[in-house]
Amino acid sequence: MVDRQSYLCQHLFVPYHHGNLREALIQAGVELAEEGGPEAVVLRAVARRVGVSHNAAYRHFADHDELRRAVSARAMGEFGVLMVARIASAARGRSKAAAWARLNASGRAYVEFATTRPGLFRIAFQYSMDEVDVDQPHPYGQLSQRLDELVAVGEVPAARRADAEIAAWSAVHGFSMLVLDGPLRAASEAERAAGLDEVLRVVRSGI
Amino acid sequence: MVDRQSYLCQHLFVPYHHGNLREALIQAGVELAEEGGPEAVVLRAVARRVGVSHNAAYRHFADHDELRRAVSARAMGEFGVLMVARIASAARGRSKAAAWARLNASGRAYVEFATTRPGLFRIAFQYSMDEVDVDQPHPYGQLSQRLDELVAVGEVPAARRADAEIAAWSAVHGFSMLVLDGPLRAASEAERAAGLDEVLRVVRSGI
DNA sequence: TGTACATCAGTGAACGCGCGTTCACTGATGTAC
DNA sequence: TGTACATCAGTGAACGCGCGTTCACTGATGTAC
Repeated sequence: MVDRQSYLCQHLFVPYHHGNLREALIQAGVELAEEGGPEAVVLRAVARRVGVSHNAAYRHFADHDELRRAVSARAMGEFGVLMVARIASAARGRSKAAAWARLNASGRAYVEFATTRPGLFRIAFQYSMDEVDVDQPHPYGQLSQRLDELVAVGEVPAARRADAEIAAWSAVHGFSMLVLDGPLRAASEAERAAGLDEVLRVVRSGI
Repeated sequence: MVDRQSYLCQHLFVPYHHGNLREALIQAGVELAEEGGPEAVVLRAVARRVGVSHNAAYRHFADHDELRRAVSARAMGEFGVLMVARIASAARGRSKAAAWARLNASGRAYVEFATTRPGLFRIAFQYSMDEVDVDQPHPYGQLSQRLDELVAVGEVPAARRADAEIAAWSAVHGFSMLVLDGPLRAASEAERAAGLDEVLRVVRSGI
């Protein structure tokens, strides 16, 4: 269940009083962020989309900023959900190969989320990690677990773990940004794929 | 010479007619971006800072967007200038060690610019690479030349050059973003330095 | 089960703000004679 | 060298806009009796 009776439940009229307006507003904010980036998450626009007067939002959020933070947290949550799904379907088991496959999958999922849902990716990072959806997997946590596995399996020296995490993350985050805003924006799908392969190869050989 | 007689040349009154207002506006835009990020580069605020009526800007820029693009190009130019300076003072000569030292220096300069002048870093990337200050060194170009050197010196296989460039850039760009917006925001100077060392080490060993 | 009432989620009008942009203007500059 | 004038860089007032926020309100909900 997502909203004010599923946010006018795709045109079912719900006249009054909490079909869970808070959820509906967050969901609408997520959609606006996807369509127009973080700046599009405007209090009045969010209320408009749900079909509610803009003051209604003040029953559920102290102000505009609180609403944006809630949307940011939700975006981070969806990011985490995608990563978990991709990792789960990549490999099972405790073999070295499986651990590497899962690290690779998490890197690819990272780039996938950034490039297919750039508005959410941006707003998720706008409030850094301040706001987090409790009980939802966090992308950072997922990456961190992959490195724990690699240490457990003897593929990464424990002493190097912390820095390896930073290096791995830098690489996939940077690659994502280069595709979104940088010189890879104009690159073909094939070029991007090759670039990502190389980035992952460098990370693997380096850590 | 930077502006409308050096933008009211630090309080010297220049009453009328071009002390190079265009330059003054760009310079003021750069300062605003440094202080408040890309969103702070507001047409009226820029004119206000120069001490000129806001309509005056329309003599030099078609609209707000053109002004912002000019500021973005200037920011990219200053980014390039810093990189050139750091590379030049890192190492000379055609040895393998010197080529690596220059690549390292360009990576460090990249992170230095991003973290010490985040507002400029952000606005530079906001307009991607569309706008470029002609005759000013471009950060991408600098990195590219470092890889050319490494190929020339036999340290990087020519076939791997293009992808190596992407990997190197992803790493330093991502690390910068992690420091600005990510989990390294709260890290100490020492932790950041260690992280950057590791990132550069991974890049070097990977390419 | 039926009524009285407190609660509180939503409404609609209004506010003040800063923005980008347009308009008719003014007056300094620099050229032609 | 001195004057007449076209140019055009800058002014100041005004516009319409969407924004965040506040206000007094309304009316559905759910509880107490």
